[in-house]
Amino acid sequence: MAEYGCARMTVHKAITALASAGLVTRNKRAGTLVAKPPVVTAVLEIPDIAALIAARSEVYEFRLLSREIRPLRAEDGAEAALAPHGEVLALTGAHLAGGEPFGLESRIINLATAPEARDRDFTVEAPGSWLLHHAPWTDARHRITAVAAEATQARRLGVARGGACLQIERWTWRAGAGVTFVRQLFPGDRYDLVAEFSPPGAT
Amino acid sequence: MAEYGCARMTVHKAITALASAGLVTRNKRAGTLVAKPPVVTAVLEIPDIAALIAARSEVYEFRLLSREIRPLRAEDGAEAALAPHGEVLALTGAHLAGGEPFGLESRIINLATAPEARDRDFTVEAPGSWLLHHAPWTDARHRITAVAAEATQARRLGVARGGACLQIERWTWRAGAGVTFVRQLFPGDRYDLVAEFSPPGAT
DNA sequence: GCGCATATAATGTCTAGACATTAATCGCGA
DNA sequence: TCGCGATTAATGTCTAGACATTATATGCGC
Repeated sequence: MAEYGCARMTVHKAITALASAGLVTRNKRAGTLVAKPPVVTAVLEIPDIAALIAARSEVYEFRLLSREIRPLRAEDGAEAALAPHGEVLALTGAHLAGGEPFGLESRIINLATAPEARDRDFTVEAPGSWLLHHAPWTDARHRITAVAAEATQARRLGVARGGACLQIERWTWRAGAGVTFVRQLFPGDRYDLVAEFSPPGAT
Repeated sequence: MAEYGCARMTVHKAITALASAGLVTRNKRAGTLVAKPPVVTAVLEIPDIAALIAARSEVYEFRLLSREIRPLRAEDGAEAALAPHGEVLALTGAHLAGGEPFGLESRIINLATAPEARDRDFTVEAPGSWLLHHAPWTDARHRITAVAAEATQARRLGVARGGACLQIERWTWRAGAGVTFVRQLFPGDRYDLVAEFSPPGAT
């Protein structure tokens, strides 16, 4: 306040912005210190696939490959983080751009959290878009890895078996209850993720 | 203010938080509206590789593969975003975890922005860690893709040729001037990125 | 009807003061 | 020296008012 001749509120807002960017850490009584390890963070935008393809001025299409209502199995592994038990809607489908395969997805929807999904027809509408508008989430976790396409996947995507694909796994929760788990697979040459980072105050 | 009986500043702060989370858009005169496409964003942490490996309680090691000072070539393509011209330090190296290859990196350091890098010995110290502490950046851009390992890369990483790898490209700038461009390659089964998202106010 | 100056309604930002919260520190007694 | 309560120094949050900024809306003259 003395150095810049401004009010405490103004200094507070500025420092709060620095803290939210991870540049400083604030501790009561101890004061505000420059953060030790400047962890590199970036804001990642995971786009809606339909919107992404529309932006490339190509025709988007979703094709449902399988649909099943079943209890959540313990051996579902990663999917089990969704809910301890209960019925789920398991879907697999393909995203097409201009008639060509663009990506595959395998999804589990928790029917306890999103019961309306049970009677929904996902043969042409992508479940991701529907969920986005009808079962909003409050928390999400993403895992991004590179995997080799398995035989079936490779055939459906029109790539060589073992071809490098970007795999995005996403778990979403609403108020602590699992909503959906999705595993998406994109051929490496057809999709990439871009993340930007600029600290606050940068113009 | 009328609805919650509080001051304008308080409402402003709350709405600012919503806006920064992308839930609403603010327009002067037009007012604040619920954001149309709830773009899925997540905060991605790009860890320091040495710290990441240390966290797995394995021994980290960096091995320099090549070092060259040369003018930035126009045909550098993606790298050219760094600076229009001028000398760069081009490095390639390998990250090892417990003696085993963990990842490869190919890096360009802009000597106009980070001149101290010229005389620095990177044979054992990873340039990424050094830059993090000596040439801080203010803006960064990341691109995440899945690629197939080329013959040389596959040999150095100890994976099959054509094996799926996660490729991270990062451009960093300080006050508009390019600092470094790095392309990192990790075998898909040895590395993944995790991104979390919780909107403000979630406890 | 069109173009332009003006009004207006929203956001953006700051001030000065008040009170709340919390964790480190100090001081005192055992 | 140890333990514990009181103090204090920092952050956290809110208020009520002021002025700045800017895109839209309005009204007027041609």
